[in-house]
Amino acid sequence: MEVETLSCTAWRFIHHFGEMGSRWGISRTVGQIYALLYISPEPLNADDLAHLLTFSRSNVSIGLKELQSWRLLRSEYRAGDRREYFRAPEDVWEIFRTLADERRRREVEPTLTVLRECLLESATTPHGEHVLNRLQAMHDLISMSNDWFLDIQKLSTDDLTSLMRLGSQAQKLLQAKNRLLSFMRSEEQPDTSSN
Amino acid sequence: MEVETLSCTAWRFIHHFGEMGSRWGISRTVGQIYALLYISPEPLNADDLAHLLTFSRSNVSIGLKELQSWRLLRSEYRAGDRREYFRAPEDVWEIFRTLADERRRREVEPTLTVLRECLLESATTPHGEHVLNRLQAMHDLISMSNDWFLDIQKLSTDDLTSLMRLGSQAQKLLQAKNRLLSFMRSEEQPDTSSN
DNA sequence: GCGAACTTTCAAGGATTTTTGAAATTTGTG
DNA sequence: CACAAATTTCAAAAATCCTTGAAAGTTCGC
Repeated sequence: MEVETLSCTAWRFIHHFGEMGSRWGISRTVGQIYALLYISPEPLNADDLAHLLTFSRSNVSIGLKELQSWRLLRSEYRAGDRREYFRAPEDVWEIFRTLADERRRREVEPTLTVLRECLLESATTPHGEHVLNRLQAMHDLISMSNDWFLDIQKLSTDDLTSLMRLGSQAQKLLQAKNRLLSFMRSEEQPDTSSN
Repeated sequence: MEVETLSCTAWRFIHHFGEMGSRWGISRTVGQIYALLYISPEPLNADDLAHLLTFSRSNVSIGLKELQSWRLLRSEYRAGDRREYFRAPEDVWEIFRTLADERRRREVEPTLTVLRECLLESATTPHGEHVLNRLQAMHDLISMSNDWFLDIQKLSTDDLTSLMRLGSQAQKLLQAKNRLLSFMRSEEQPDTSSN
């Protein structure tokens, strides 16, 4: 049997994620539905969601459809029950990875396309040339971040967390590697550089 | 003398960023104002913006106020002209860093606060315990990302780009470092490990 | 301190987005 | 195939967010 009401803590969390969702291009309803699915110990059907969150059935249906388009739901059926039961993936990292990748596909890729198309134009005035330089700079930043994300996304959760824990220390490691390489090169060819 | 109209390319870019802004919790107007300031070779005043984008003067005023609250504008005055002229910072990376940091302060920090307050409650049921476990997992992810960002943010643009170019390769570098360290330890104390 | 040049505020109107109940559609079962 | 159970669609109502002109507020030079 399902729980009939939400605990105070659960409600606080759900409410906050509804608000956050609305600042991130996801409607309040969708944010709340996902927050509830995220904390629920067992999968819920659309009626459960409508009842617990006091939304209309159709609103829940629209919200679930949207969440599915973000690939954020798992669903299953139960014996002797024709209703579909939904849940969020167990692993929070997986959820965030999916979310980030979907935003990348929906927003970053189209933005890169627009920038690239704009950059095909050639400048006829100094003013126009400045505009193209600015677009190029933005293109380079977004393109690089996009590539970086695609690369990073391949890592397992464990590798990703160890890399994040390293943080800016990685920079020092990189410098150390470069020093080591140039040292090894100078050992091989002691006369190449007069430094 | 100011340019009277926007080129086709400029308009395309501005329009696209207005749309993107509206998907990211920034209104269309604010997105367009910032896009125009970003590509403009010279600073613009509020009247220029209202005229070029065909917004009302008051709408521009509200938009500029919002952009200032995001710390995204530089402003200056000209001799013999009492109007304030605005521009975006030259460096795109600086712009994105500021944007990310402001979102972190406005959205991530409050979310961590809510999660921490929820986690102070103690579970009285198995159901409640599951909820707390889920909140803890989300807290840990967000907290770690937040720390990572604060750490990364200190890097110069050059260091940051070289780190991004390294991407997931950094992971291999990290593993190499660990192997090197454990090798050096085993050299010091050959009998500690039987491996 | 006055007036002109700018800027901001505000309440009203407009536009867009959300939410809903009712109707239509789909799906599984006998 | 016909039904009942569940889901989705849709047009309208509700809520929210944007935009504006007019009025109030600031700031500067005289």
